[in-house]
Amino acid sequence: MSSIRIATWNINSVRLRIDMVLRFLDEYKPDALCLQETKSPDGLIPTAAIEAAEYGHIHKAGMKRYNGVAIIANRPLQDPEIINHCGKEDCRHIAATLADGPEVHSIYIPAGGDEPDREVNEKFGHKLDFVNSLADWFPRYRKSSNDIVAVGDFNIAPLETDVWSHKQLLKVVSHTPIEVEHLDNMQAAFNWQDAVRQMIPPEEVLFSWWSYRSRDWAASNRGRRLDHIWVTQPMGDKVTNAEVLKPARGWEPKPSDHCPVLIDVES
DNA sequence: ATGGTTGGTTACCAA
Repeated sequence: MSSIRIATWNINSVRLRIDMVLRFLDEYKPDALCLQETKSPDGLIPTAAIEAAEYGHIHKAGMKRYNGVAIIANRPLQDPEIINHCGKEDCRHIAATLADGPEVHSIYIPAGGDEPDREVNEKFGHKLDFVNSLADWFPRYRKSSNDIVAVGDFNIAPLETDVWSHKQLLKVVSHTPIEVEHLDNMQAAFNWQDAVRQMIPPEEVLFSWWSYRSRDWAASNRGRRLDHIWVTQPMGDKVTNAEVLKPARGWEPKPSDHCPVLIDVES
């Protein structure tokens, strides 16, 4: 039985952390790695090093300073697309089909600023609108009976066990009821299965991100699960493994504040 | 209540 491995990682600058990308590819050998926050114009992404690591197939949408998504694969990526939402070309959503495999989407949902009120914080409104746009996009342009994987930094931790304190984060952007409601609606609109929570029970506390703003991220352990892997239903039953690679949060010399998340799927 | 750190870029903005 052969298997496909798909990973996602908010890398927080692909140029600064290209060595960590190569380390991840070497140690975990995903068939496709989806990156977010590459923070690099397309021409400046160090593709030569990635290609030398035998990941010769790269689809990317990058811009100066902000955002940026990529898909790195060890086999051809067919029908590459860049998808825009909310009338912006801000490099948050790309897709391509892995040869003899599923269609893969790398998504970076806006963080949403500090104030969870769209009347006073337009970034929060943009976040909610972006999730709504994704909820509309998939049923409009795709069939949920096809093999499709949507991964990325969704910037929302939906479950009580996805945050270090449900009570203390109810009014903190990423875990407010309105955001969770929007994400739940997007999930239901295409019958997405949360592949990670399917393998790691919802009762279990699980984080994929720890802020830089703490003296000792591991000791304080105030994390959130912001990074997700969703699959369509025919695929859901074939997921055999899901992992959040917490050790990468401590990778020297300068870790990303997110760790990689991966799944294995029978193919 | 507040401040804490990081990356890209180069005066702060976004996270």
